Amino acid sequence: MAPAPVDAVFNALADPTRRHVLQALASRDSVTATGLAAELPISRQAVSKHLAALSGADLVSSDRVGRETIYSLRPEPLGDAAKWIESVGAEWDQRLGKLKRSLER
Amino acid sequence: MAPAPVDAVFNALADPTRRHVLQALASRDSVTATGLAAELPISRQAVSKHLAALSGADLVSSDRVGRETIYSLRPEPLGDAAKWIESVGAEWDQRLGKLKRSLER
DNA sequence: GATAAGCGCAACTTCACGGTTGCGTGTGCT
DNA sequence: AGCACACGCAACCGTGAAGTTGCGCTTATC
Repeated sequence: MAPAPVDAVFNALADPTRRHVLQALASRDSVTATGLAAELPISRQAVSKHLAALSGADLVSSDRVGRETIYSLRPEPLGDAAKWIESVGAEWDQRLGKLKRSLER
Repeated sequence: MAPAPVDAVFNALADPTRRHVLQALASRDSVTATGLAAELPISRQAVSKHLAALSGADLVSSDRVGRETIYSLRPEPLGDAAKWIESVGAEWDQRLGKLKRSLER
């Protein structure tokens, strides 16, 4: 499997429903499409698509058990996204530091 | 101005071009629409729209100086996004810890 | 074996988004 | 005054994403 490009991760995080799914998954450790659809205002198919998107970003792993498919969280790619954000902030802070130092002189 | 809902931030981060703009901005401290358009394969108007989106997420601040508009980075909302990500990871780790402890017993 | 649950696939609709083009306006330079 | 630059606004287009519905398959339950 491709190493979950940061692009797919941010794309997955862009959708409110998908974020909701991730939060649910963080506190529930496993979930099914129909289970989620029950607590969401959308159809099972829609949920399924979202789960597919999350799976594409490697944020979720699917496991078929009998007639149901169990999804569970896979938090590692979140680290990549966080790292990207941090890198932008870090570079900015560094530049800020330089400016400050030059002003103090 | 509304306190930059996390939704707008993630939405802004979802676009590769917008991420590029943010990175450029992190290392350059100010930029104009036409300036950016020169180094991107898209028109000035497109860049302008992206900057508007970033501005809507409170990720950049615009300042009109003479006949040009200067945009600069505003990293604070990035913190909110990072915090969201971290919260999901944290809850997950906590649950993992519980599971581990119960297994050790 | 029949029925129901849970899922995947595919077609279709809708709509927001990224992009372009054209035009008008303010600002600066000569 | 005249020209060129940088911008904003608005209209328009094409595509992809989110959602629905319908159908068929497998897996359980009775």
